[in-house]
Amino acid sequence: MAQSDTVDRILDAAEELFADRGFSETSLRMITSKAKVNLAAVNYHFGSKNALIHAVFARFLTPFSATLENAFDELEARCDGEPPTLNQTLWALTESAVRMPQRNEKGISIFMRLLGLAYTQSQGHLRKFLEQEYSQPFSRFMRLLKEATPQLSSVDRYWRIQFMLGATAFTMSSSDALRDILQNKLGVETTVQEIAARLVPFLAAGMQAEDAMLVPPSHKSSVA
Amino acid sequence: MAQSDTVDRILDAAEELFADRGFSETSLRMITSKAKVNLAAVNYHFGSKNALIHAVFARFLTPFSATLENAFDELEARCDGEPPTLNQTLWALTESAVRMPQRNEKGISIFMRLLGLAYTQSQGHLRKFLEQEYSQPFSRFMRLLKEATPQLSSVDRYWRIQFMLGATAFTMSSSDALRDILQNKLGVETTVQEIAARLVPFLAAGMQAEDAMLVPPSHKSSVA
DNA sequence: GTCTGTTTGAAACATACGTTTGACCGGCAA
DNA sequence: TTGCCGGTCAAACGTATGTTTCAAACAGAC
Repeated sequence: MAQSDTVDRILDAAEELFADRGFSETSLRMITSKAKVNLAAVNYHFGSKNALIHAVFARFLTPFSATLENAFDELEARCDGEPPTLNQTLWALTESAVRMPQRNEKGISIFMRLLGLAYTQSQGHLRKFLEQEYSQPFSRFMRLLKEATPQLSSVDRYWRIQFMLGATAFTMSSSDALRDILQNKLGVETTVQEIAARLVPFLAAGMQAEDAMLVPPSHKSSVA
Repeated sequence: MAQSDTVDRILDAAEELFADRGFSETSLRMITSKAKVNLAAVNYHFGSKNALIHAVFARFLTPFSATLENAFDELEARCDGEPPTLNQTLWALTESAVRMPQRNEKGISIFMRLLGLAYTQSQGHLRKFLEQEYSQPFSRFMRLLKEATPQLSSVDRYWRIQFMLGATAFTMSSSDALRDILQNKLGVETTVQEIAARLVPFLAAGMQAEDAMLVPPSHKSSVA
């Protein structure tokens, strides 16, 4: 199941519990009892609960950001000077995520949910930590998005990126539950890869939508 | 500023603090001291912290769902048998939200953030409460979406609705922070109405995107 | 084997939480 | 006045939290 090493057992338990219940709602005692280690081990090995949260993120995010940088390198090399298209950029990201070595079958969805929590559950220290540690691949992704959508104003692009992040984080964070519902209602099986394959066209279409109208349409109009 | 009635003062303070910090991170002592009422007043008037959370939602959601039902009635009457378009349906929703009478200038964004938190911060009791109390307008919205996108398969529509919910809940749940970032980086002021006006075309375009490709594009292809 | 630094263990610490209690106040009906 | 009753208040309750303590167990080097 897991390594018998205390540090990893704590990280495994914390990762799963945080994803299930959020950060504040998960106590160190839940974590240590699930990990079958002593309560004091968390503060001994990590220093504090906040530092444990950082470590949970770092364990996934550090190798992921390396993989992502490689994918971007390869993409830009293939494009040979031309800026990569929006589709190519989005696929580079999703493939990097999907192809990360998983600790277990829930690997991706757990981490997507954690990322979503990090964004919504506004833990100041976490936001600061992520910005400090992983600003480089994030900025690079932003630059690629900018070059792939030169027709958008900065403000439009900014908001549409937030919409993309939202759709992605939200969907992935609850993908287990959503897959179950679909299975029960329509009898359809779905993999994370298939969700991603449906998500990317949705995002690309949204990003490339006609100019946002800043006023609601008149009550009589009806755009197809 | 506010009514000097204890119940309303508690609701006002709780609403704002919940939106700023989340539910678990907001203590009754913070609420009562901000509201300048005695600590015991919350349990006296509402019974428990969870019941207070429900009351905060009910104060906004009950009139909103009435407004929304009216907007849907009016929309369907205008369409005279024809199913309303996707744009019309989405605008009926956002206009109902934007036009709700506001307690103060932060009214909408506070409540959008609360709705986002309700969805992401999976408090079991809250989910249950909202489903029990407000299932009718929700189901109606779903039916309108279905009739507005007959070209989609049930599975595609299901996932794309999740993507829309995600983009909306996520954006609105952090809209204050996002607005601040935009203000600092680009010096642009943004209202919730403007965010909604940018969000709706994004969602509509995503919903109406061409068929999802179920396989990533080959490494050489490059779709515009 | 003995020493040394690291890791675990059970217990306690101080603090914060949601909730409850019982005294107290003010208006109103009898 | 008297008695009541909805509301407020300070104080306490029991519990759970993150963190610290210090002794015991362990591992590796000499």
